[in-house]
Amino acid sequence: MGISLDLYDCEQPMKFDYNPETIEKKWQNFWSQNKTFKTDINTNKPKYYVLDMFPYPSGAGLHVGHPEGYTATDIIARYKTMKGFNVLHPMGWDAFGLPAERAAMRSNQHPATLTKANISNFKRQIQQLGLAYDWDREICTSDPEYYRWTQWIFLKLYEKGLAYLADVPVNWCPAQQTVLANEEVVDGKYVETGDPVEKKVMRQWMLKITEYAEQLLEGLEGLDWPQNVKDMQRNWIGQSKGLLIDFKLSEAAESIEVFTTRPETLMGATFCVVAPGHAIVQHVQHEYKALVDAYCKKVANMSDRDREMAAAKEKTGVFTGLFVDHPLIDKKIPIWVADYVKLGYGTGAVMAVPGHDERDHAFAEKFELPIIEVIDDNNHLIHSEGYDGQSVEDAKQGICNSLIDLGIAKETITYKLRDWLFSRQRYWGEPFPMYYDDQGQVCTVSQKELPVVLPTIDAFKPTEDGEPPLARAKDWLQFETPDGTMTRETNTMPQWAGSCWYYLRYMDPKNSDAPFSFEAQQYWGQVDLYIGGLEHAVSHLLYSRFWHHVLYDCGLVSHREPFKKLFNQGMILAQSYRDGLGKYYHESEVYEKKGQYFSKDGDEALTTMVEKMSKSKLNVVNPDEVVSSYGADALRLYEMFMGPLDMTKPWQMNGVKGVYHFLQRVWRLSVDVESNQLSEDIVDECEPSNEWLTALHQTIHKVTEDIESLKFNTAIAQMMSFLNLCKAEKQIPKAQWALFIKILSPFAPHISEEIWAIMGFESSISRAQWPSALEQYLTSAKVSINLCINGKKVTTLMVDKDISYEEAEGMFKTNEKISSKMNGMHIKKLIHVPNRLINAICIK
RNA sequence: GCCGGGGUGGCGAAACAGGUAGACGCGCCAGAUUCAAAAUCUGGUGGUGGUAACACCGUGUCGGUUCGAUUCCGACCCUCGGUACCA
Repeated sequence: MGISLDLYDCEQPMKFDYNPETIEKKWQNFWSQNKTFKTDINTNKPKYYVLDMFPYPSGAGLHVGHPEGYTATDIIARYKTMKGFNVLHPMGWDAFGLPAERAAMRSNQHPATLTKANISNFKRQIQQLGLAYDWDREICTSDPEYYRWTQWIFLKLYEKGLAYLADVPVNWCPAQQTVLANEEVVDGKYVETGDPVEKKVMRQWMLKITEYAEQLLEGLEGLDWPQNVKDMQRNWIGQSKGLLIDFKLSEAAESIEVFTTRPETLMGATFCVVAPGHAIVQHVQHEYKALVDAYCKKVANMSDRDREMAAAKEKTGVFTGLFVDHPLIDKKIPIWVADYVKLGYGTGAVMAVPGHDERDHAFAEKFELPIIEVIDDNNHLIHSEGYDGQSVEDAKQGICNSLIDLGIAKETITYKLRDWLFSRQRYWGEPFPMYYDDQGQVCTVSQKELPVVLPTIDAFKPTEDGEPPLARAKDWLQFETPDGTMTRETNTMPQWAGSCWYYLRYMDPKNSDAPFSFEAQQYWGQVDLYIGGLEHAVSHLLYSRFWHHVLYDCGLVSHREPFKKLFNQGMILAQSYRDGLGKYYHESEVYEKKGQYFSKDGDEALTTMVEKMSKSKLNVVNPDEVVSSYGADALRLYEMFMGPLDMTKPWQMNGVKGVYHFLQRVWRLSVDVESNQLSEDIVDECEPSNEWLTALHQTIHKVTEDIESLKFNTAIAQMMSFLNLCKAEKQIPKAQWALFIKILSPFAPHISEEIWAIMGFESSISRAQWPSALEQYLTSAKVSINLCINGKKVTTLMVDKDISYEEAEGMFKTNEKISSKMNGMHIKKLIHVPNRLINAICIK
């Protein structure tokens, strides 16, 4: 044994060469044993709260897209710590959700068991990336100690009248035996499985998010969020200001109320359209009744999506036989019922102005209804008796006023936003803290009795009579009180519930008296930086803002908005390979020949695409394989080096080599690979070249700036350039080299810790102070300027900074290269852009 | 359709406030080292022409503003993401 070991050593002369596997394990253990990243309230330091959108721990594990955002926040967390901030940087699990429940149904294991296994895999994968999380603050939404407070907040919502029961048509998926959210249904199918979805009226818990529409809209103003996300939320809330106008039925006392944003087009209204199901439909008589009823019935059976798709292609509708009187002129207007008008928006009725509304226009053309233009090209009214010639603005005012004076109209604001359907007929979610008495009246579980723990049941599927799975828990379902037999709510909350407030729990995760203490909340305040994917631009970010606003109104939090700055990381794409039949091949099943890819099994030519990573496309890149070949530091570095954080970028395994190489060279420059001691070239005393010192300080400066603006790719490029420059130095002063290792450390913490230790520093580099660049090296005395003739660069010159126009002119005229290009031309005009260029306009 | 990104070498990408492209990395080529290969190191590398100095062309397309445009303006094409009759 001894002999072979010696032999081994002989064959591996560089036995202390860069070895990420050993040093990364070493430092991960060190951090966890020393609780290096543990945070507590410390009023002596400014706080900084940097948050990742916590993951849903799926069975598939992490892919290479997850660490992108995690690395970015980690760099910020480590950087801010070194800058003297008290940093909160937590991680947890959004653990309730349908996939675990479906897996449970298939394998007949408890979802909690599966979730636990998934979490431990996720945690292992995340921990091997060396992220500076305070794991003592780890939370899990499916933990009763967590969802106890989710239930508690729900009770707050209920107390404030923001939660109510309603019979609403919902997306019922027979195959899954469950109700789906709108965002889960595409083309009448469940997005996850493709199972068909139909409409079914059910009793559901709803949250009155519409009551906060105005506030949620206003709150966006002051947020440092990407413009597009704000726009998307504004669109979703969909505020529109307009007029409600009564149109009286010609032959009955009733009237219909329509909503319009363009009252100035009133004279162009040639018909009205009501949504199927509108109350006025009851007044339809005689020969029209059967047709209208049949139409309404047909539409009611369609899913929202199908209905929209169909209506977008071709307008459908039927005449009701009813007429209304035009409110201002002597004219009868027919009422039609059509599915392009929706019951849930406005009043479910519109005055159709085919001259100025595309949808109305298409409808009018199809059914040969009159089309009147009432506004000309100059934005003045025509064909509008009494208002002809007025500007749109004036006419709008005038028409509004006269309708309001007549008492048949009022100004109003409507929202596209609808109340939030908040219950699911599923097992794996938070039980509602609600029950019903024997009269069917709703009762709340008292706060002391929380949590209502999810009961254990025999199968995770609905009961035979279509009740939610929780109805299977017979012993749990009912309980006796002096007032009689009580029956618990069997719906559970949607997955969004837990993620609505998790960022608050991180502030005080162990609190057993409250979701979080007021003090903790007051100290940590808003999330200073929140990084996650764009897919949550509306849903999660709007729902959690809503809850936060409510908590604010309850006096539980001191800021109205939870997330001060938001940043969306771009998606990471990967190359996929497909044959003529559309069958996908894994990278390991293909080979490359002259830039063309072929399948190994049949030598078939394959087409390649760069697309979203997905299991079905066999192009998912697992971070584990990257870590095992190149180490976590290289993975982190590559994730950040690929390109700008917010862009979608293709994954290229070869690219990892480049950053690995960089780390290796940093290592070899720092460490004597024979002895594992500090390299002999890193010395206490020496005089580095001025170029080197300048580059060092410029690097410190650039890296600092780039971290602040989340431009990690160029920060890394700068460090690489600096390293390239180090080759020219025979010796490097230790004190200065330490500065470089410090600025590298947020990006590549393991190697930096190891080199730091080898340099003889005793405490973790994460506790070191961030260096600042010396001003004297940031400004140089010489600059290079271009000399141009007629806008074309002729030569580049190094000159003193800030030379005068006269000096520049002289320099230009005496320059040999310039003279040789003049060919008898003379200078008409000379442009001198200080420190940039001198350009002469020359003519013959 | 609408809204928002994005089109720059063989590839991922740089370029401050308009200042005269392609930083950094991958790949490729050549050399060193090696019995050889891998690894490593050194140099080169936008295209076309030329031994070369050099010349011309080059940031999706067409046009405009400017001494000067990847950057500003207008029209269009392609691509990715979001969204969907919102009255």
